[in-house]
Amino acid sequence: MPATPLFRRLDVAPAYQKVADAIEREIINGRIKPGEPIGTEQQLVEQFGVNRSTVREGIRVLEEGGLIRRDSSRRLQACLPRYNKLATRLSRALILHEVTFRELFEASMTLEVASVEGAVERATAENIAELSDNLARSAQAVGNPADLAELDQEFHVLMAKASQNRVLQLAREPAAQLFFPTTEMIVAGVPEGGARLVEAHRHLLDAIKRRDKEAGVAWTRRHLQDWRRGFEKIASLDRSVEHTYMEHAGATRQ
Amino acid sequence: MPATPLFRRLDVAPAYQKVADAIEREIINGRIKPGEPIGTEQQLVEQFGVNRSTVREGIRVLEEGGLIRRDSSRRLQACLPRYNKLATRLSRALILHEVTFRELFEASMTLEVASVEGAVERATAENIAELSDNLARSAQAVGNPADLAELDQEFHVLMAKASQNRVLQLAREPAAQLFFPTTEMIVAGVPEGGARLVEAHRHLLDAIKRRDKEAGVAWTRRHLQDWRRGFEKIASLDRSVEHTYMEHAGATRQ
DNA sequence: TCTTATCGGTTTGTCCGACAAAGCTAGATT
DNA sequence: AATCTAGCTTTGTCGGACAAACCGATAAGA
Repeated sequence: MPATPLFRRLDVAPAYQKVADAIEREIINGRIKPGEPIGTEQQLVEQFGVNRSTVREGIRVLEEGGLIRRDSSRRLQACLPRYNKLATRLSRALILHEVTFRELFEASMTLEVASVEGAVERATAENIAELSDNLARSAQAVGNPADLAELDQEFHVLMAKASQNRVLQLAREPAAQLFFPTTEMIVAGVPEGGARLVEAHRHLLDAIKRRDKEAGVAWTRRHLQDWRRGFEKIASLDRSVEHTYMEHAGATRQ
Repeated sequence: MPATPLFRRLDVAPAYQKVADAIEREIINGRIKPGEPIGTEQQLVEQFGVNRSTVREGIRVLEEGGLIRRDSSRRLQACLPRYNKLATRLSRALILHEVTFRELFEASMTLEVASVEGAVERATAENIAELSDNLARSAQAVGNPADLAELDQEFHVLMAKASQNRVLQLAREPAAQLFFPTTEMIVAGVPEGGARLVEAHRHLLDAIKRRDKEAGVAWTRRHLQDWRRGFEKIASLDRSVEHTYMEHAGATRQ
């Protein structure tokens, strides 16, 4: 082999991938801003000089990656990847990797505590208003496990948002999505479960309002321990998420 | 509106999406296991009764989602989504959302501390061997910022792996990927930076070996604070990751 | 005048057929 | 038996085609 190679590596990616990469590059480095149109398929065909089928395959890749979407009239435009769309993929990956609820619980304990700490420090009046609104609706829904589970999910999303830390928001989302269906099972199966949940949220919101970090952390811990106790009444922490959901069918809507 | 609607919602997803959904369903619920072949495009054409172009668009969606891949001979097979492929997408999303290094730092502090706690509790002999190996190589690379940054990244991945918590492993990855390029900048710019980094890793590994959680947590904090001090010498914590990388070009290889 | 209906022109989603390149298979050759 | 070769398969790409949905603007009606 010569010291200085005569040739550089050839770039031999399939054309559809190059199309996707080219568009991605423009979005990532900001030359195309979120919301701006990408152009029609025909225009892309002309610009890249490839067939429309090829362009379309490239578009599918970007669309799935969340970098572009089609607006109401199906025209292509750049967009900010939505956290919970990406998180859905991750949640799926976690299921396929057969993670256990114990892993989920441990990680969530860390993430939710961090989230509440941030919220206590930095929640805005608007954040607090959103949380209050959620709490009011939750109080109404105590008797309805499905609704309450959804409101619980929303409460924790709002708390992460109140932390003003988007990295944290994103990091907690996959685990939270896997938690969600179990909350319904637990609230439905454990008497007083709903009331305890709302009670915990009330104290959490209160701690955020009073900027009382210690109380916030304590109630988060209690809230999650509650979940854990409830969960252990109906399933094992050490079984995989996948198997548990399989057995409690019907919890897998989308 | 009648009490019981006469008609059910129409299912009006495009065909390529239905193809992707159908295959995804089979993989998620385990009827197709990771590694198993999906079949050729022609077979899918026959099974779904749609055109090959349509099948191919569906395949692109799944491929980008990490649920299927093409093996050495380009045949389709189901696969376990790789964490760091998914994390790459999340990192990209974080960049587009213009997160700041402050957010990154705060979230990483939480995640790395949790990771080391898990490692102290549950690291296996093999985990420790991997970490030792990494440490030895790092000691060799003290003078080489690029290599050392890569080894640092690997060290933290190995520590997360040693925590035996896959949810945590996945949750920390996106933030870690954004950290990585800065480590090189810091080690290159701060004298003694490399030595301090290796020193911190040595103490971390030691704490894991001795199952000394307190020391592990303390050294993780110190390690990250070191990063932060180094970082603040060359850039501002409150600027977005995107802008910082733009200015320090060349750190964006892939 | 304001609303509604209509009618081309675009654009997307899908289909058909085709072909070169690369991989695989199995029979032919040494 | 190991190797080579020719044929078959599969993927990546291309060109063209068409129905349905959508857009914009104009014409008709209240």
